[in-house]
Formats: sequence, structure tokens, C-alpha cells
Amino acid sequence: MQITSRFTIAVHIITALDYFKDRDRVNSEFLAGSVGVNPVIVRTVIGKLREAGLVHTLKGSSGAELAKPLDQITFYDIYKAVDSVNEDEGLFHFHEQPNTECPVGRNIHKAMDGRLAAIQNAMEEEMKRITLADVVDDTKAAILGEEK
Amino acid sequence: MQITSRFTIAVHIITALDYFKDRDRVNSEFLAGSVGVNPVIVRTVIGKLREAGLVHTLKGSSGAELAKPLDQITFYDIYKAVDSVNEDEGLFHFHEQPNTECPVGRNIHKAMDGRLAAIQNAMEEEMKRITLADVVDDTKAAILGEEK
DNA sequence: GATAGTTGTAATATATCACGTTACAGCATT
DNA sequence: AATGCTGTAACGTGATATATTACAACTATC
Repeated sequence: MQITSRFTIAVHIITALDYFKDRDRVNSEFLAGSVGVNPVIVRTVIGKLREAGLVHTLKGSSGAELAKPLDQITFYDIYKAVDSVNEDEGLFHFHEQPNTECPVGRNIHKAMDGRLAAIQNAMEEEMKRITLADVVDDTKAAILGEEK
Repeated sequence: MQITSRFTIAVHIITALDYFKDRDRVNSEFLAGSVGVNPVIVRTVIGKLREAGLVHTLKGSSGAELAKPLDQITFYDIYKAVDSVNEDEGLFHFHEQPNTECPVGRNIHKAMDGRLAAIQNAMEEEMKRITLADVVDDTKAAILGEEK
């Protein structure tokens, strides 16, 4: 399994919104051209970012504006915004019908739950350490590095 | 998205193999009854564990024997054994066609790759800290705790 | 050594989900 | 008023996870 590409698409979009912020007509079609997906995908991802309070948009009007400075938007914020993992059930899909008439089946869930949560937490804590400023800075540096 | 239930099924199976090790007829049907899935699923999961060198089995003969002590089998070992995440592409599904004619599209991948790997690594390191002995101990303790 | 039990694995079915695509109402811009 | 854009619904499609049937090859037991 893999975490949905909506996550990397969202990071790509925010990076592009910053990079092209002084250019006009940064609409969903333009962004879709950069990301390489359908414009509807871009609009739905931006919709999720808006719901999460990360960007502001105006219906009928091009583009989107970041709601916070880049260094205050973390990978974790985006990961939550685009529903990367099931909110209710968590990162791990537990088999759904362990047999309650078996002592192991009856107790394995509670023996594992805390540890599965710890693993997911370790991942999420690492995501909180990474900001969009990090990615934008590195992207810009890579672009400058191309010119030789 | 979620990590396949084959992971928790594998942990359940190993726990049951230990718990019921002195009982005969611990075949795939018995295990399937405890886990709550089809016996063929049990046999394929055990097959993955065998390929990874975690258990020994004998074709035509019931059950499986652990190849290592429980405290030397980590969640990470099982996670790798059952192919929980795509080996080649990693935990994150990167959108596949960023536009190479766009400076952002051309550079976003390398600006993100190292950070995505760090997140996956944080998760995997946490998995290496948890052993099957931990889960088996807690499961047995929970079973004993029931008796009152 | 014949019989019954079991594994390993292929083949097929089904459900779910990610992503693509079309369509269009409603709002903004000119 | 005309044009462009967003937000969102609806539907299509391919990939994947899990279930299920079937059976050859092997083991255990009598």
C-alpha cells in the first residue's frame, strides 16, 4: 500500500502557488499542467487545503492564497488536510473478525493497539518537523542550480 | 489508505503459534478460526513468513515452528515479510507525471524525496523497537487477567 | 503401503478505492 | 453582457485487497 498521491500533489501545489505568486492566471488548469494531473484533482485538493484553513480561495476567481507563512505549514498539516490515512481506524488495518471464543483472538487487539498507535505517532511526529519552507527553499535552490 | 491487514494477521498467527505450541492440529484451518479469515489467507501469510526466514514449515504437515526466539522477531521483520508497503516506491505514492517543462515540476521530486524517506524511516525505526515477545507477553497477561 | 489430513499455489471472483473525466451551476472579472 | 474560473456532483476505470474454490504434492497414521 501507499499513501495517496494527493499528499505530494498538495505539496507540489503549495510550492507552485508560492513560486508563481506574482504571475497571473495561476488557475487550476495551469497548476494541473505543472503537476501532471486533471484540473479537477487540483481543485479538489485545494478544496481540502481550504477546509483545513491552509489556503484562502475565492470561487470564480483564479488561484489561491496561502493562509499562513510557509514555515508554519508542516507536512503533518497537509497530511491531515488531504485525509492521507483513515481518521477513525488509523494507519494499520486490523483484521476485522478475530474470534472472541479464542483467548488469543479475544485479546490480541488490545495487546497491539497501543504499539500500532506508537508507530503511527512516530511517523506523524517526523512529519511535524518538516515545513513547506524547507521544500520551497530546496526547490528554488535546485532551480537556481540548473542554470549553468 | 491503510497498511494491509496481512500485517496484523501475521502477528496474530505468530502469537497463536506460540500460545498453542503444545497442542496438536494447529493447522491453517484452526488458525483461520482464531484470526477470522479464510485458511488460504493463513497459508499465504505463513508462506511469506517462511520466505523471510521467520518460521519453518513442512509441506503436508500441520503448523509452523518459529525460526527465532520471540524477542528476536520485530514488527519490522513482519512488516517486511508480508510486503506491507511497496518495496520499490516506498510509503508515499508520488504523483507520476510532474511536468519537466515547469521549473517546479522538474525539481519538486528531489526536494521531497529525502524528507519522505526520513518519515518512512521514523516509522520503521519504531517498528524495530517492538518485538513479538512484547505482544505475546501482553496477550498472555490479558488472558490471565480475564479469570476473575 | 493405503488412507486421510495438510500444505502450497494457481485461478477466479468480488468489493473497495484512487484517480480520471465530463458536466454544469454559480460567482468573478473585464 | 460576455467570458473565465471555481466547486462539486456523477460516472467511469483500473488497481488492489481479500475471499473462495480447486487440486497436486507431501506427511502422518494405521
